[in-house]
Amino acid sequence: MSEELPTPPWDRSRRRAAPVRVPLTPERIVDAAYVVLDREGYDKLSMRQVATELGVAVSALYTHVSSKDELLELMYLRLFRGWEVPDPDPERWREQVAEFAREGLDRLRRHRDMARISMVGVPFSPEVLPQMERLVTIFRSAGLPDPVAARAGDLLSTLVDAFAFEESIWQDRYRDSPDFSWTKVSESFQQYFKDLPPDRFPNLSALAPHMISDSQDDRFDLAVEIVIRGLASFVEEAATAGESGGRSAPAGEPR
Amino acid sequence: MSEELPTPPWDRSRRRAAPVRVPLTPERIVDAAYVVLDREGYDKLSMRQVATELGVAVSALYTHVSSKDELLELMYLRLFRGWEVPDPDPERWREQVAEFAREGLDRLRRHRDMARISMVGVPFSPEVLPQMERLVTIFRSAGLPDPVAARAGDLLSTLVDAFAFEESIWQDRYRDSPDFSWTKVSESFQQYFKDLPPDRFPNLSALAPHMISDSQDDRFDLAVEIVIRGLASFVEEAATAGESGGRSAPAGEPR
DNA sequence: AGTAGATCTGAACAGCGTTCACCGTACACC
DNA sequence: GGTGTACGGTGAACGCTGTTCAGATCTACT
Repeated sequence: MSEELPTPPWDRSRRRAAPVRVPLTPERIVDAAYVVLDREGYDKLSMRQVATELGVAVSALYTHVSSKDELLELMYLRLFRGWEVPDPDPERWREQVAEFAREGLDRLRRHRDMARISMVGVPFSPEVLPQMERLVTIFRSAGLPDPVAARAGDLLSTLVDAFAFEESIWQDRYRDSPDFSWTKVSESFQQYFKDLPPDRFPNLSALAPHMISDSQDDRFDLAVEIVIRGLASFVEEAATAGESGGRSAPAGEPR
Repeated sequence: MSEELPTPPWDRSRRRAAPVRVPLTPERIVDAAYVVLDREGYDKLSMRQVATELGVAVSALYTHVSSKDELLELMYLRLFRGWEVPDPDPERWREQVAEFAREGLDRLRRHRDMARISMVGVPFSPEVLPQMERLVTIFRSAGLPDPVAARAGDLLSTLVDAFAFEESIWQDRYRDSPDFSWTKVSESFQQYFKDLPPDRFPNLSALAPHMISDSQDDRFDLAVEIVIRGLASFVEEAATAGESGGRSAPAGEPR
C-alpha cells in the first residue's frame, strides 16, 4: 500500500496541504476487504474489520458501497479481471477446457475462502461474460451440439466453484489444529477408511488408499477429466451422426 | 406434533400432574429448526428463532446441542435417514447412478436452503457412509477401475450439492419479487442473452435459447448425463484393456 | 470568501451466538 | 416421608454483527 509511505518534503512544499488522507473508493475498500479476508477468513470478514483496516469509521464505507453483499460482489468480480481465455483450437479443445478449469481453480485459490464468496456470486454478470463466451466458443468449435455446448460452461464453472468451496471448508476445519499438514490429514483419513468394518463397508475399506487423494489437485484433475470425457462422447456422437446418420456405439441414452 | 393435543381427562386423573411440558431433545430441536428453515430460510435460521418455535428460552437449547454448528450438522444428518441405495445391477449401472443423483437432489429440495447446510456438512460422517458404500459398489460392479470408482462418488455428491446450492441461491434471489415464476425468470434471461451485442458475444447470443433451461431439472439431468458418459469411457477403457491390452480409440489422456 | 455538496464521524438500533448465575422441579436415598 | 442432589430451564448479559442517521468536517466551485 503506497499511501502508507511518508509524503516527500519537496512534494509537500509544492502542492501545499497535500491530502494526507487518500480518498475512499470502492476499489480501495475491496483491497482492504481482501486483506482482511486473507488474514482472518470469511467468517471474520466484517464491515467493521474492513473499516478498521482502512483506518476509517464503519459508516464511511456505506457512501461507496451500498451493503456488504455489494462489497462481496465487487470482490467476486475482481477475480475475473485480466482473465484471457485463448482462441479456440479444435485440435486441443480438451487441453483448453482443462486449462480453463485449472485457471478458474487457481484464481479461487488466490484468496482464502474465496470460493465461499464465489458460489453466491451472479454467474451472468456482464463482467464475467467474456470468459463464458470464449469457453462456449471452444465447446462449439470442438463440435459439441449447441444445447450441450451452452450448458457445459455452466457445468464446468459450477464444478470448479464446488471443488474450491469444499477445499475451503476443509482448510477452515483443520487450520487451527496444532500440527496441520495435508499429508497428515490425508493419512489419518485413509486410516479411517481402512479401519471401517469390512463386513459392512467392504468397498470403502478396500478402496481406502484411493478414497482420499494425496493432493487436492488429483481429485480435481480427475473430476475435470471425467467431465471432458463425457463431453467428448457428445462430440463423437455428433460427428458420426453427421457423417452416416448412425450413432457411436456405446454412448448412453439421455433419459 | 401429537403433543399439541389436549391431555385426555381420564388419563390426567390416573397419572396425576402429568408432565405438560414435553422434554427437550436434540430430535425436537432439529424438528423445530426445520420448521423455521422452511418458513424463514437459511439467513433467518437463528437459535433464537428455533427457541421461540419451541416456546423455550434460547439458552435451554445449549444443554442438548453444543452450538449452532452442531445443530446444522444434526439437520444435515437427518437428510440421509432412510435412504436405501439398491443392490448393484451391472446392466443398469447408468440408471442406478442417475437415480442416486436424483434422489440426492430430491432430498436436498425437501427443505428450503437445505443445500446451504449440506455443502458445509462433513461428507464422511458415519451416518452417511452406507449410501457412499453402496454407490461405490455400483461403480465397481460396473467395471470402473478402483481409483476412479473411489472418487466418482465424491464427484457425484459434490455435483448434486453444488447444483442444489445454486438452485437455492437462485430461489432466494427471486423469491421476494412480486410475480415470481420460473418460466418468467427463464424468459427474461433468454432475452438478456439474445440482446447481447453479437459482435462481442456471437456464441452466447446465438445460443440464448439453450443458455437457460426451461426447468431446473434439464440442467441437472444433462450434467449428470455428462458425468455418467465420462465414467462410461473409463469402463470401456478398462474392458478393452483387460481383453486385448489395447485401449478404446478416442478416450483422452489424463494429464 | 463564502457557500453548497460531498464525505466522514459517532452513536444508536436490532439482531446474532454463546455464557453464566440462578431457580424450580423430580428423582434417589436414607 | 422427608431431604438432598442433580439436572434442565430461565433471564440477563457480553461482544459481535449489518445498517441508519444526525451532525461535524472538509472540498471545490462561484
